[in-house]
Amino acid sequence: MIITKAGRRMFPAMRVKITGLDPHQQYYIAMDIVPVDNKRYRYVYHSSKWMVAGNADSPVPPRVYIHPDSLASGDTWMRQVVSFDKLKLTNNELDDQGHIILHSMHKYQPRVHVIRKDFSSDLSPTKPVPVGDGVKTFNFPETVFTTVTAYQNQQITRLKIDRNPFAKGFRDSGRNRAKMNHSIYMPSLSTSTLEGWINVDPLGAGTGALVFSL
Amino acid sequence: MIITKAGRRMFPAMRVKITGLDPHQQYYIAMDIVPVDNKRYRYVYHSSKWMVAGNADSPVPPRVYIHPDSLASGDTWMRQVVSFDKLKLTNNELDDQGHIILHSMHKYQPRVHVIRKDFSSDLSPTKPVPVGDGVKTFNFPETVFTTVTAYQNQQITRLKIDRNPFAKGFRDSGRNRAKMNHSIYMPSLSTSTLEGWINVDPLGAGTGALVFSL
DNA sequence: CTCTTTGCACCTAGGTGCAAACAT
DNA sequence: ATGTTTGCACCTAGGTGCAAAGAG
Repeated sequence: MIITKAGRRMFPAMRVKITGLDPHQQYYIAMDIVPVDNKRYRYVYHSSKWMVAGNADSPVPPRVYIHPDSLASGDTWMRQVVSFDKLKLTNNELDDQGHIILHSMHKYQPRVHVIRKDFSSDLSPTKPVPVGDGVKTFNFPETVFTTVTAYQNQQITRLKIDRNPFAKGFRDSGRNRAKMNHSIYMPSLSTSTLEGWINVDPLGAGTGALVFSL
Repeated sequence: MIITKAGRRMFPAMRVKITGLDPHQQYYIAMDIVPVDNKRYRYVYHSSKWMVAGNADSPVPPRVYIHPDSLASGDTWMRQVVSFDKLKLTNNELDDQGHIILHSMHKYQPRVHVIRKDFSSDLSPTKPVPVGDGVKTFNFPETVFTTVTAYQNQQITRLKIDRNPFAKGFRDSGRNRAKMNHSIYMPSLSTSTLEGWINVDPLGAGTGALVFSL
């Protein structure tokens, strides 16, 4: 995933469907992103693989993205697909925009938290999510990704350009029709992408589901 | 103020500064728009005046714009200028976008409501704002305006084009430099504008203030 | 050398008044 | 004759990857 100083969105965005909530209870939904391991990576082009390249950089201030629809009732959350498309990633450790701070060239796991209102006294964008009875945390291992400041392989670039509406100008039908003669389109590209991730629902064909009860 | 079927913003937007709240109490801030009288108007061009042209059209479904920052603490509300720039007006009585429904060629008064959370059980975008101890309502008579589907005089058009960033394309330095030779700029235009209104703060020079305690 | 930053062309998304067409 | 709707050129605002420059 691209990270910049100013902050860059994730693409595709994490989207979840939630069931099992108490319709009349109030909840926060939040997301944070934790390191997968204690390593730093580099991309080896000739083998098309991410290789360990030393230990992780020193930890960065923890940040939590509180979904902008918070606070809302279980009923409200369950009626919609909850999308985290406005969340932004930055590599600026001094960020004051409330973005999630990550190191480049590291592996990360996004997490979704469902937080019952009466347990949320400590909830803050700049503090770790509290743990306890009123908080449920969900990992989707298929959403692990590697951070970069520039794409390391053409398959990922291809995927982003083909799927992200904001990158339409780079599609083959666009301005680069002639210049793009060296890149090969790989329609079957799936979860085995070298750079990391596939979202819960990259193609809109289905969504991850959180099923639980508090 | 222009109203359309799809919904059109007010410009300038209503902006208020609020003081006197309990910092730790939770409040909704809301806006609605009520008829000034029971009349329908027409604009008489040769006398540059709005004239009564019969009785008002039959009432429309009441709508309330709940400020998107709701629910928030008194502390949060008092730290910012509360802007209603995302509110939209429509003349579509069957509107399902949650916009405020008004009749064209009528006079209206915007109202701002401060609603204590523990009194807000009945608060809804499609129901009248409740009245009682936990609700304070404020009128700014200088914000009365007349609704139209097309501007009736050039002074108002001028004001909108000069002040609204989205209308920059119609400014004299824009494409109409040559065509605009018949319109005269009136810099001293103020609350006596023929079409209605001047906002609390059309020029950014100061803001209306709500001072009270609940 | 590897990685990051910067300015930018190219998009999406949506807020303007205008002029012509439409409705009554 | 009067008021409304529609399509549109022209904006604001901001999300893309790219290529060149910068940093170590």
